[in-house]
Amino acid sequence: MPKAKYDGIYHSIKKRIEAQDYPYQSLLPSENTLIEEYACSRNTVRRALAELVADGYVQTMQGRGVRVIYQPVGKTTFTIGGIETFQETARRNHLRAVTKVTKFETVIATEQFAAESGFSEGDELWAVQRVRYLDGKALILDINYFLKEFVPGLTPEIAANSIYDYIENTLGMQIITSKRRITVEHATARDENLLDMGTYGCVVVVANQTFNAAGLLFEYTQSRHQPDYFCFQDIATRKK
Amino acid sequence: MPKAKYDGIYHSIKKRIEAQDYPYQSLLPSENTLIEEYACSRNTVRRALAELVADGYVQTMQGRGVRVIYQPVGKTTFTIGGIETFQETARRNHLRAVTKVTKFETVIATEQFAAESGFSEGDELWAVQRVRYLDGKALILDINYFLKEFVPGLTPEIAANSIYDYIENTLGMQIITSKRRITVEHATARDENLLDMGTYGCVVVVANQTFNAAGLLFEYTQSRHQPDYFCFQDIATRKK
DNA sequence: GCCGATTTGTCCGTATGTATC
DNA sequence: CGATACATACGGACAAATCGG
Repeated sequence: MPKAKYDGIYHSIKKRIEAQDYPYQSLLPSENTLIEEYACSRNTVRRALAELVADGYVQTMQGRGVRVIYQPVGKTTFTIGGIETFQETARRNHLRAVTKVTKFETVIATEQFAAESGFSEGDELWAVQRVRYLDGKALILDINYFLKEFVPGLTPEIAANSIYDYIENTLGMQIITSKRRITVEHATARDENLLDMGTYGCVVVVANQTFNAAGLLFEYTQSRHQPDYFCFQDIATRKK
Repeated sequence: MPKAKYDGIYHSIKKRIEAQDYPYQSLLPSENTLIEEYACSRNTVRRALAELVADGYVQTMQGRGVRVIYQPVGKTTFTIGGIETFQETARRNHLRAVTKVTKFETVIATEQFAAESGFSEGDELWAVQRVRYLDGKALILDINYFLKEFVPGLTPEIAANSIYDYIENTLGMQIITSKRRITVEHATARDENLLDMGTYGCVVVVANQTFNAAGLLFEYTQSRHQPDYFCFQDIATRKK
């Protein structure tokens, strides 16, 4: 993994913020100080700082400095969302993750589905349906559609592990951008059948379009979440 | 409004993408071409492109070019919960927006509330409860807490219009960063009383911490949405 | 209120590396 | 292999905001 200089600086500062070495509400050392500390140019420091701003870790103030606005998250916080894979989420929360493949077939995109998903009519797709278990509870129903042309050789066995692992490591394709839409729907009979619905009659639906490194749409996914364990976090920064 | 050069270039390219002058899946002119076109330096073009990447409009590919991945949204799309304010959403969808203030008081942050909201124990806060109506339906229950010290002179009358208008235009305070968390909860008796709950027994809760230009937390808000009209959109880009 | 020092914001030019075709 | 295109990094210049004296 070749690491860019700015990326190292970014991670270094990030760590120090998380360790509360630079505590909440304090000011970071000035850019000039950081330049000396990391022996680099101003642009390089500024690039690292820009990433921290995007992460919601700090906020820059012209003429004043850079303020830390990161607060450590409570340990009860459970995040599903981000481009994180299901596996990564499970590991981070120290939970046992199991995936069961409940459907695996090939379909052709209809006009209607093309409009919903962003694929073109007639595209050949893998349709994979999987149930995700965390600590024995069926919490997420994933319905993935992959462009067959881009994901050759997919099997139910691969789907039972990590499709993303296969795509990134075996096929060597890189995932770059992902557009998401979050809504709430009534639970369908299928949801009730496959998920441990608990006391809710609805599911949180995260619809996802994924683009590969060539900028081509190759995946459309609906993740239907049991509401109890759904939490999505986000940072918004205002543009001037 | 003083406009930076990169910002002008950003908007110019964005417009051309939205007009499908640069259509979906096409490549933008190369950086060198854009440098000539806009008579600027490489850094300036790249800064504009970086913003378009962050917006999910384009995706850069080393050695190949910059691909447009923006697709025009269907006009049926209805978003509450994005960056837009309630008023803006209403206007865009040609709906009548009404706000009713149901509570307006001063409270002191308890230890427990401080932990939840990020304020400090003992902080003096305005507590404002408002119901948002769209086309006559009560869809959102907003519960705002403002640091009194930072938002002096707040009145129920101002709350009935736009508090943000007051903060930004009258007080001249700028809002910079906002941290959001989206979860789903069972509807409480209060929700049932104040909102037109429709067929759902739950609400989508958007919890929000807002920081001003000095990097200080001055607002904590819970927006409780009736699920029918809730939609949240988002772009995620993966880091290398 | 002014001035100077400090700090971040914008912009430029250049050089080199790396991926694609 | 060379040409093209984006990625990283450096150094310098000036603008704009803030703060203290």
